[in-house]
Amino acid sequence: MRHENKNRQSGCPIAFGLDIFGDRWSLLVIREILLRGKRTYSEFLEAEEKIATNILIDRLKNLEAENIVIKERDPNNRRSYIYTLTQKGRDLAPILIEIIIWSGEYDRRDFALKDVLGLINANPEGFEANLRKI
Amino acid sequence: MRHENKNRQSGCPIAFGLDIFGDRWSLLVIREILLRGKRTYSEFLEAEEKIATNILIDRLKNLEAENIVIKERDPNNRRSYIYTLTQKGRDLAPILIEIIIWSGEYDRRDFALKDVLGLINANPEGFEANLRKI
DNA sequence: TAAGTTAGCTTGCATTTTGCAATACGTACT
DNA sequence: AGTACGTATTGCAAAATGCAAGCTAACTTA
Repeated sequence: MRHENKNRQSGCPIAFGLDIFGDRWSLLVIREILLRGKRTYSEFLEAEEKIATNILIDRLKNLEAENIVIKERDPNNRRSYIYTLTQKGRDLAPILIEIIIWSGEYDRRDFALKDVLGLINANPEGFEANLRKI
Repeated sequence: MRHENKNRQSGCPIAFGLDIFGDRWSLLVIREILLRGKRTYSEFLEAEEKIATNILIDRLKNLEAENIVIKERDPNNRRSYIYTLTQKGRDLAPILIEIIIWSGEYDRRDFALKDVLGLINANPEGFEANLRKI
C-alpha cells in the first residue's frame, strides 16, 4: 500500500494534493476515467502507458480510500467492477486541463498528440463544462 | 538520477507532464520559488516538508535539465547559487493554483492553511498575474 | 592565519516503491 | 467439465527514497 500514513502533515495545500495524487500513475487513472470514459480495471490496463497490475490495483485502492473514485459491481457482469469518479474526483479536471495546456505548450515531440489541446483552445469553458458533467 | 530515459513516450500531454513533475517533490520545489520567493538550495532545505539533501539536488538537476529552472552563481556570495524559474517553470503556476483550489476544497484538517486560497478567491486574475510576473 | 561556519553537495546504507512475470480465484460461457 | 474472462495476489529484482554522515570551497571571526 502506498503512503498511507506518510502524508507530510504540513498544512500546505500543494503538499496535501501531492500526498494524494503526486505520483506517476494516479492522475493517469483519473485521465482514463475522466477523459476517455474508461471504467473497469481491465480497461485501465489497456492504456498505452502499460501500468502494471499490482500498481494499478494499489492506485485504485488509494483513490477509493481517498473518496476520489467509487467501486461498484457491474450490474451486467458479476465478475466486473465499475469505477466512477466522485465529485472530489471530477473536481480534479481543472488540474488535468492545466497539465494538458502546459504540456501542449512545451512538448515538442513530433508524435505528441495535440488534439485535446485544440479542443480546449477552441472553447475552454465548454471543454471543462463537458468534463465536469460526466 | 530520476526517470532520465524512463519517459513513457505515449504522446499524451498528461503523461508528458507527469514524466517531468509527477513525483512528490518537484512541484514543492517549484512552490518554494514561485509562491514563497525562495531561491537557493539551503532555502529549499528549510521548507517545512523536510526534503532530503540528495533528493533535493536530484530534483534541482532534473528541473534544470528540463529547462524549468536556471542555476546561476550568486553575484554577492560566491559559494551560493541562485535558482530561478524559466518561462516554462513560471507557466506551471496555473497547475499549482488548481491544486491549491482543489485542496482548499477537500482538505478538512483543522490546521490546514487556507490563506492562499482566500487570496485566490478574492481576486483570481490578480493572483495569477502576480505569480506570473515574478 | 588558524579555526570555525556557511553553502552546496556526495556517499553509504537501510527501507520502500516500482516493474515484471507468474499465479490464483471467482464468475461466466459452451 | 473445461475454457476464458476479470480481478486481483505473490515473488523477486531493480530503482527510488530517506536518513545520517562526510566532504570541499568560500567566507568569517579570533
